[in-house]
Amino acid sequence: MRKLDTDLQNIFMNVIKEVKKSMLCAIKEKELDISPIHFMVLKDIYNIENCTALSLAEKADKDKGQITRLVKDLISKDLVIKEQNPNDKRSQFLKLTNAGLDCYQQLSTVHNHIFALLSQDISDEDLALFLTLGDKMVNNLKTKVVG
Amino acid sequence: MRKLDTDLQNIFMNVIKEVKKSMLCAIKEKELDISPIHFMVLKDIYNIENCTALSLAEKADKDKGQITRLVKDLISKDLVIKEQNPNDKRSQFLKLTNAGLDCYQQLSTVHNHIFALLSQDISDEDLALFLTLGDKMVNNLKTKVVG
DNA sequence: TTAACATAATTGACTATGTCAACTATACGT
DNA sequence: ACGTATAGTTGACATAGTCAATTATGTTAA
Repeated sequence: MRKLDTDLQNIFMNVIKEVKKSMLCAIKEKELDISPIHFMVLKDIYNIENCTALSLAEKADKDKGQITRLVKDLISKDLVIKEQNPNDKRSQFLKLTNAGLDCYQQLSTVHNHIFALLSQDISDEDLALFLTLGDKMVNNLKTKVVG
Repeated sequence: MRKLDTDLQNIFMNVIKEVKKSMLCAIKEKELDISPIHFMVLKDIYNIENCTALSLAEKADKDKGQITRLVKDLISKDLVIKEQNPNDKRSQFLKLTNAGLDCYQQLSTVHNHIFALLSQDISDEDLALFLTLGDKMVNNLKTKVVG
């Protein structure tokens, strides 16, 4: 008899840990001077249209201050630039530079490989069910009554 | 069409984040002066027979130094005590004190509730498949050829 | 139109977690 | 007895997340 809380938590934690480890390894191999979370930020900037610090914070569910600092790092490495938002002087649009795009794409390839590896020998059907159940779990937790 | 790497990663990260948040909240409510990872250590000490720092590090897949410090915290809060290992002067057995056991049990209840909540409305069959697939994913990553 | 409130971003101070390498003491194999 | 392995500790640091206060700008409504 498996112990639900322990077994599930182990699965989630182990996957995250292995993915992070693999990404770190790829980053080092490619001599890209960033951390895994910087990659996630690059990815969100790439995917979000007219991305601002705020949309980044919402998408990644992170603290605004943390985003400010992560973006600052990326700007100092010339991977990201800020452009004035013409409609609101308080905010700026974040864009990838060419170097940032290149960095993102290199790591995105690796990231995709990791998840292809992770899901090898799992049928499309099972994988779809897994995603559905996973979404349900996230939802169950997020809509809980108490903290 | 869903994007495998993004969607899966979001599920794993969101579950971990929500669980951690809920545990932190419970810890504060109960005025237990520890962090979520201390709870995990208490749990492992509770479950591992003749638990030592090393078995803790292996079970939790953590750095030995980190274990030393976490255990030191728990000892300073009188939740854990060390006992000489009669067979090896280099190592000590770790045991929960009564306060440690009480703390562990309180939080274990909460932890179980969180995972019961997470899995509500999911059939035993689906849950079993989820665990099987999850184990497979972890295994796929851990047995990969390159780092 | 301006006072009150809301929002975007930044900053400081902090906690929590993870990593690496050097070191001490003890154990083990030959 | 010697060299090597192991258990645990420590220092220094890297990475990630949290909270509160602040600045600048925007919005609303009396």
